[in-house]
Amino acid sequence: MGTRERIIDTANRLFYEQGYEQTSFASIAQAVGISRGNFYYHFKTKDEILDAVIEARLSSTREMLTTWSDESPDPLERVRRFVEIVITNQRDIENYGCPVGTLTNELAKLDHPSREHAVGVFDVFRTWLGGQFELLGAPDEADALAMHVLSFSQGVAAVSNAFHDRDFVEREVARMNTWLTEQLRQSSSPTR
Amino acid sequence: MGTRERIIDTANRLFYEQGYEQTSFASIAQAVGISRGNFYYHFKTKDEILDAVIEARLSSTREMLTTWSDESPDPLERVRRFVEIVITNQRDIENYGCPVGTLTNELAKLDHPSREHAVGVFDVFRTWLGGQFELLGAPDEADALAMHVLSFSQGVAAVSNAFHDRDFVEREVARMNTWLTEQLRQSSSPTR
DNA sequence: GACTAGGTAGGACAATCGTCCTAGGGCCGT
DNA sequence: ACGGCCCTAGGACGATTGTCCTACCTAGTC
Repeated sequence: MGTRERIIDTANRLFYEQGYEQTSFASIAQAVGISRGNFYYHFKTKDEILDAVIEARLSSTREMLTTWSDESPDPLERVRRFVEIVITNQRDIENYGCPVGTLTNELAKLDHPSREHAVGVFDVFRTWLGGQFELLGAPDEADALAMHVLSFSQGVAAVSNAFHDRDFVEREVARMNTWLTEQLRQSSSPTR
Repeated sequence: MGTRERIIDTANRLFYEQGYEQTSFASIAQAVGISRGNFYYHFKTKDEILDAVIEARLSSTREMLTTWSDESPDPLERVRRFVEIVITNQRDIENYGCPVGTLTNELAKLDHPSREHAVGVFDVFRTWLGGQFELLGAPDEADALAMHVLSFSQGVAAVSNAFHDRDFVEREVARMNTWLTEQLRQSSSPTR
């Protein structure tokens, strides 16, 4: 793996664990094991690294969702897999929160020009989730359902980060899974 | 209002709008209209201001909830009032997110000793919401319901901050309000 | 063996950070 | 009029920030 990729990879992790503003050039360079001068050869400004990290998150997210689509034939199973992210990544979320939500919010507070770029990761999830709900026979409310699931994951991540309560996370996931079942029962077979 | 109170008030606002780490001594002093030296007379370290701000948030939150309890005789109405915070404070949330959740998460990323202190604000809401659900005849699941409502508000705040979508917020509030109604119908009158 | 180009190292730069110190201003009781 | 005390102003401090510059090293080509 080339130096540039190693920088992006390390910055990605540090931005998540410490926040963007709190992570300095020096700390990234030290973590990668290169000098600050070499660093400057690859990225001129901190914003350049940020955009590269966001781009990396965008493509890795798209790749993950494509894998999910390949592995699970049932759209409902795919959505459940998204819902259960808060369990899969429980340890990281307890320590650092949701990578997407926390970065987006930090950039909003900084009034940073790359905020919308970061929101793009949310958009990838939103579009993908909406696609699943369309496949499940709810074309009219697909986007609204996608937003609701997105909101669920953000809420659970924030509360999990605050309280470190694993029972809470599992309760909420179970609640969301039963909600999904009955929601789609209503949508796909309109009884009225 | 004395200088100390004005400092806390300004720091409270700036911590919310810009984040704790990003807000400097100098910027607070400038916003208050005093010199940095005078600042140091009132607060020795930045952590001292943070703790004072958290303490102010704790007491103002408690005061708000007490007012709600006084104004609304029906516990369900009180909970709805909490749910609708995401509409009441819509503009701020779109720009800066939830004050409680974003500060807690930032302190978590900084591994800051005052993180648990900040979580205390969550605890105030949690306990109050739990109390309302107990009054509504759901003693066993009161805390779980409180956590669920807390999670709702965090999720809506995060997504609202990312997308600035007011229709989404109103949809989610409506959804939560109907959920509250049917949830309590089940709890208070067990049909089985 | 000379030359070029991509990559690396280390330090300089001004600005800003949190922290701390000292001098002075304004009001008090006497 | 005077001494004492709460409050304020302004600057000094070492460290760190993002940014930038220059010298060097190594590999490959003629």
